[in-house]
Amino acid sequence: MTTKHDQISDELTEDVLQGRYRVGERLPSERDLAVRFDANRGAVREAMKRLEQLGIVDVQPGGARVKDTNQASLDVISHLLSQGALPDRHLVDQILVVINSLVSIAAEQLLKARSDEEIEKIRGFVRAFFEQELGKEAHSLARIALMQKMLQSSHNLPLQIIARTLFEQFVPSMEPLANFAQVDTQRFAQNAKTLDLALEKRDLAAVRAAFDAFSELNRETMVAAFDLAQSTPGQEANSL
Amino acid sequence: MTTKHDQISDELTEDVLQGRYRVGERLPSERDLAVRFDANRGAVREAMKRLEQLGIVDVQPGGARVKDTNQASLDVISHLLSQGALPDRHLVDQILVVINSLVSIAAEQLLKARSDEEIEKIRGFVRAFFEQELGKEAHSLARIALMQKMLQSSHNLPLQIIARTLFEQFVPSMEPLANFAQVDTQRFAQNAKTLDLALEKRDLAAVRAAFDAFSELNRETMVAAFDLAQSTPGQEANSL
DNA sequence: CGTATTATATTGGTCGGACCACATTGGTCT
DNA sequence: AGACCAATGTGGTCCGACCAATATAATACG
Repeated sequence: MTTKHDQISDELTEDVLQGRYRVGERLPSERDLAVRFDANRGAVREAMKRLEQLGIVDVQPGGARVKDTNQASLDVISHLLSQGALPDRHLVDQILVVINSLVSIAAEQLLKARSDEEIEKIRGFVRAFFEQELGKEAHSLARIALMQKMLQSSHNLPLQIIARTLFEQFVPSMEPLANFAQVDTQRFAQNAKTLDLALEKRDLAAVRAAFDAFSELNRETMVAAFDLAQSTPGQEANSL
Repeated sequence: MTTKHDQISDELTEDVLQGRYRVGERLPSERDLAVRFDANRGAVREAMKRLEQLGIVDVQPGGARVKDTNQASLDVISHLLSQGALPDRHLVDQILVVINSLVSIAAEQLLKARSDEEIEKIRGFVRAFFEQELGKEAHSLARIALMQKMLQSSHNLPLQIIARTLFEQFVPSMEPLANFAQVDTQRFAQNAKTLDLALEKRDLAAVRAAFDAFSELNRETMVAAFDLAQSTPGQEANSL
């Protein structure tokens, strides 16, 4: 069972993110919230701590006030994604853009580090896309694995943290779309070959271009799955 | 005055980040910590909530255990930066790489959106670097302003959040270095011209290249200032 | 002797009530 | 109407207590 203050913070977070309080407006007092949630004030207090660290409220003596969404912490993403039956399409697209770019940066750092060993390791993951016939599920896992290994190899802590944070929030929200994904393994294989070659030559620009193409294909795939899911009668809107 | 649980969480955060507890090791119990900090358990509890959301400990019935740093939240950066007299050089460099890349992504998004109005707005900030003679301080502000406007224009929420989060943690840590910065306004002006031209032509590749050059110069400047500060006898090591 | 299996102590999660300092609010006085 | 001030509300902190889950020590078993 989830803890009580987690339930409270989740509910309050949704209230705020849904815009049920205007920006700058005061939330009910901790005592009132305690009554509403049938909880002790301490529990409410811990829940508020979470909202505060999510960057969506500012709590001070005198009251807790709602902040603007673009002042929030990265962790709000998951909450923004889980609003409604399906995640917001624009947000999904924006996240994909960012993730792809981050991995691209990682690739760049990888090349600049000039570690033959690690480059070869990455190439191993790239080759998986054209050396073997991958099933739908395996293909999906391979894509994620490549990204993660790439990020690891960047040896850039902030980059890793950002990417992991985005990933952890994004992947679960995409699971309901898994059934709708139609991966063009041929094109992926093609792109992978180009990428592999670029890696072999240590050609930064080529790697960048190849990886961008690879990422773009990945993004297209997900967006297509998303659109398909959206136009398909509900059957399984929520995933709980 | 800062609140008590903030003091506690700061101190505990430093303990953990400094590696005074091994990964997986249990922290002292909340009751013990309450004694150590001469505080009530509730206050300690709120402090622990912070550590938990920083992603550096995992608290469960039975005890709170230290997690690995690369599982942390983006917000640890500021704590990592404030360790020691001067921030870690590698970390600073990594952050600069990421920030520059993020702004570059923003620029890309800006061009793809094809909003003449906003592109012109950005060009205004770019032109500031070669249309006027900027003092040291004004130049610094102009650089920051350009980045922020660029990010705004991307209309990408996750991107904005990430960049702002990094910025807010990074900028304060760099203030002690302000005196050591030596900006080559000439080269900045040169790069700005190139960038402005690329923006005018809506040439994505050119914008990317120009902006990367601009960013690289920016990064060099800061790293140089950093190295200079490090080799200079202390005078003002800490900034409190 | 080493390994399951209990019992016990410890730990976090929650509760209720209480006090303080500060912010807000509303009323009073000018 | 504006400045001032008291009453009220709010978050920050404290105390002591209970429960359920976990960890640890003691025990029984093979």
